[in-house]
Amino acid sequence: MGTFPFAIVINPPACILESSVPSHPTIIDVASEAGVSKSTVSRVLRGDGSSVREETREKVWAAVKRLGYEHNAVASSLRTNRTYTVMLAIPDITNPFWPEVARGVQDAVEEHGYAVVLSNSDWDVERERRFLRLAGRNRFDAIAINPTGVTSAELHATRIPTVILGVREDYRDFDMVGSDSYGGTIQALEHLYSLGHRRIALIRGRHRGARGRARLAAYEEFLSAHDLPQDPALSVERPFDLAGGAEAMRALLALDTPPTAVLAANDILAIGAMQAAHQAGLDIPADLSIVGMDDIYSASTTNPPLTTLAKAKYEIGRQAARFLLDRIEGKAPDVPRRQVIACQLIERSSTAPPKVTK
Amino acid sequence: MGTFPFAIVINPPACILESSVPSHPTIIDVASEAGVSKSTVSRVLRGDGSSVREETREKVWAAVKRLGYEHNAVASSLRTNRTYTVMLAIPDITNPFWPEVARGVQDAVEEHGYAVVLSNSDWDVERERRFLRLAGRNRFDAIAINPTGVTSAELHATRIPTVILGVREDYRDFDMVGSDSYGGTIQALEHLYSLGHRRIALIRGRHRGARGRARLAAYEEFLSAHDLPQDPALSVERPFDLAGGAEAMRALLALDTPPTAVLAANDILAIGAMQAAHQAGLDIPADLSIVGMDDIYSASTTNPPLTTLAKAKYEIGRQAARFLLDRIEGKAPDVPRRQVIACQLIERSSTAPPKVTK
DNA sequence: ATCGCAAATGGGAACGTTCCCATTATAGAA
DNA sequence: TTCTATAATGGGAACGTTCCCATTTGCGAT
Repeated sequence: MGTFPFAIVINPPACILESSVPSHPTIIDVASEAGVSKSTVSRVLRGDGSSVREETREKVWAAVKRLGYEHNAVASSLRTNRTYTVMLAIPDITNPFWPEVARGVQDAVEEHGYAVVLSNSDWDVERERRFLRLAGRNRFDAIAINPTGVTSAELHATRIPTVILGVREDYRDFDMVGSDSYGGTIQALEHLYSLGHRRIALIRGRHRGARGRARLAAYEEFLSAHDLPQDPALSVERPFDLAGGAEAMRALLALDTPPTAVLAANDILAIGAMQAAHQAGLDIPADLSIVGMDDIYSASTTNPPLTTLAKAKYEIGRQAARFLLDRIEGKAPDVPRRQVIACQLIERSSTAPPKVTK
Repeated sequence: MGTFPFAIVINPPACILESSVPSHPTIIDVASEAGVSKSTVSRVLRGDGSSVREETREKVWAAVKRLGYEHNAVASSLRTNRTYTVMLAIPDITNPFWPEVARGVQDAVEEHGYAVVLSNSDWDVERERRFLRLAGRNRFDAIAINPTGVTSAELHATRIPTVILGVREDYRDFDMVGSDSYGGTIQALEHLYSLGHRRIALIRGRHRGARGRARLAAYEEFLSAHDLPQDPALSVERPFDLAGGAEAMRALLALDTPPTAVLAANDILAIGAMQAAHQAGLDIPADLSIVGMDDIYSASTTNPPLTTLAKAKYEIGRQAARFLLDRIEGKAPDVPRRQVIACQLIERSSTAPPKVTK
């Protein structure tokens, strides 16, 4: 991104940026202003149920207003050991999947007065580790993470309540919330089957982790449930990007009898596949049906719009936050919880019955 | 998003989540472990240039390792009045424009040991105000914001160094970094002109702020520079979403002499317009050229891929962070700075010479 | 040996809260 | 009126650093 020319324009308006300042008044200033003790001010400010006369309460608030007092969360944290801050660590903020999750986390957590620190590792494990250390140093109250390299042990070592985003067998003793890739895959395949497709390909993304495996398992399960032949050529694996999807599609089209429908492990692959199919002169969905997964924004803007398996991204974020919050408050059971959220098939226009060419 | 059915699966693995804990050792524990004073430990830990014997230094580090000491940033902040935290406040994290900016901010800021707190207001002013208060309470060191409703005065009131994301005349006494919408618009229009288009429409997004205005101004400037007629029907304004773009397009196509080319104020509008044009049976780019703005991910996945005016999103984030960092360190001039980054035209396949129908 | 000076280290106060416990005001019962 | 129980308030310690200043140590010059 360094290719952009810069144009610097310094404009000199007649104004000064910083006025010299009476720095933050403290609770003690408020106390003497209101003619009470700092303890009382603290009580009023925290607004806990402790008894303080209505009259005093008003005096304190008046003093707060008059002085423009602003609570110091740092000092408070030092004493209480609570920062009301949650770390959200994800591998790639640029992937449209995550911002939606982030929004869910933030919305939920905010209702309880927490803030979210966003950490984007860009798939760099070392960076992910740094984030963990950051969370420790800053005494964050909780961590929500989609781990890319950091181990279960490292997460434990932070001693911070943690929830895993995504269903991952290798982090089994943490709370976990993800979507039901297995069930979703079956659902998508059944959709294609019910349209009449019998020769259905699977394009998987290349990555470790259970996700791809869940899909493959579901695929095989589906085939055998319907007494369909297990043709290994119909299951291809490529890197998780547009080019990977396109390449996979070309490989499938080169087959003696190409599939009439394709399920891709995510929308990016699906869109790549669609592009390749178009280039090969195919009409979608007449000649070929394509189903994606995730329902990222782009899925609705392709031509034709992509039929896809939507994941409850926002809901995943919210639920993860809920898990964290009650762990923080000690309201969680001692045993890890796991929530698997069902996917939802969004039928758009990239699927149709196969052409009867016989 | 509440429409998803839930499937709760509690799995009870034989393991305990929390072990009862020797809570965090402090600098004092380290001191006595190493047989030195806490002052010395602090000196070593901070690693400033102050003189401490190499041997002592090693003793301290050894003790740190042995005890598993972890620096307490909260206590440190209380004393130093620095939190090494920056707030990034944006209106809509779901808009693919912002994550890229966020990545830029984070990358730059992280190099200096800062963390970023992400605040997504969802266009809610009240929420935006809450974020400002949060920044104050938590003594964040800086704020990067694309303001949606919060006034310049309110920003000043935080007393926190602030940079405005985007070029906005109504916040002139802050540092500011954005892209050159005016120049970019001209650039895009010239592109269409040079292809041979003479009847070019502008689809603007409905929103206050200078952005739309810069584009309109550029549009009018362009028309008069080329002695093209100012046809008010060719400049339409709609909400900033797919539907808005589609509606705008339909309005344009309903004209007696529709435009041969369209420039949309952002990619979302452009894609909406493209969908409407397709529905009307037009072939893009043969019958109609379309140019978008921003270069969001979807722009590359449409069919045909969208020609668009790329903004240096990542670079905007980085530069904003740089502005902030040197304000924090007091290295910035007393006068607000402003950086306007040029746009770059990405020619894909949604533009072509107009059909010669005469 | 002694002195002087810089380098190395130590001790305490401060940052602004919250928490605990002690003290004082208030009101109801005797 | 006195006593008692409770409500309301106050005072100090603690949280874990950093910063300032004082003290000690080391070492070369005398």
